[in-house]
Amino acid sequence: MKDTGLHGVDAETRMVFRADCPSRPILDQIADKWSMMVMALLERPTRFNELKRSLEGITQRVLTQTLRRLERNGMIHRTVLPTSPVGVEYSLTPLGESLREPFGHLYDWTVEHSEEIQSSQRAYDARVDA
Amino acid sequence: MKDTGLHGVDAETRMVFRADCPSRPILDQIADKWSMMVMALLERPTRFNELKRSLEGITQRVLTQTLRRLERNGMIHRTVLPTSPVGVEYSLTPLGESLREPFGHLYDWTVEHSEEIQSSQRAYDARVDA
DNA sequence: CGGTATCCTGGGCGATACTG
DNA sequence: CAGTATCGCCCAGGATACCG
Repeated sequence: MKDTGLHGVDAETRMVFRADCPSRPILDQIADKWSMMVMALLERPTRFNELKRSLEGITQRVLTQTLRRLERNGMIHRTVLPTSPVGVEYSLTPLGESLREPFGHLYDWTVEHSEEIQSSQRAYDARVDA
Repeated sequence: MKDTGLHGVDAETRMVFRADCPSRPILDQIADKWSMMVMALLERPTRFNELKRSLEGITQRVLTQTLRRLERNGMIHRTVLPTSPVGVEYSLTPLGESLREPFGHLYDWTVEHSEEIQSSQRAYDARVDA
């Protein structure tokens, strides 16, 4: 079923991203930048406000939503610390840990190719503006 | 700078996703489900309407936007075929080709773990509804 | 065939205030 | 500290029509 590492193509019919493809709903849930960044930061257990400080530009509301979704999908675990005032610590589950590898490859790719992409954007914009 | 395959953490200060982190704008551009699916389908050069048929649920408008963005970022190339009526073929650039590998790992991961995720969702929902 | 152009609506998100 | 609650805006995206 794999051939080049992506979805397969069988002999006659192309494998397509039909509504019932199992990857569809999952990509819906995890393929967004904040989720990826949160997962990246959770190398170690981390408190809510530390995450917020690390994710410049995110609002409390969106961070909460992102964390809840990741928790629902089994990627992270939420631990309430018996401190006063209450503290909450987020950590990766084994499932979430296993996702860090593919995410890591993608992150590394973005860093490696950021110059090339920016230069492509400039070239495209120059073409369009003209 | 790499340690576990994601962004590094140095001795004292945590590396964070500040606004000037080069990965931020790139994740904004490519970390969305339609972009990932289009890249997956472009194993071979493909016509606009064939892409549209393969991406059940996408609208023409959104597919066009997705393709333009990928083109601007240097991932795909747009070729107008000298046919009548006009045909347009989309194909991967070398840069886009290089992105298929990390995307492929992620796609494979979603397929491998779809059951586990769904079961986690059910457990979470049961917990919340109660 | 492969797109624009235009209109319109829902809900995603920011801002703010409040709480255990 | 780590959230919920509420309001209001804006614009991403659907629907439809038209075009080279």
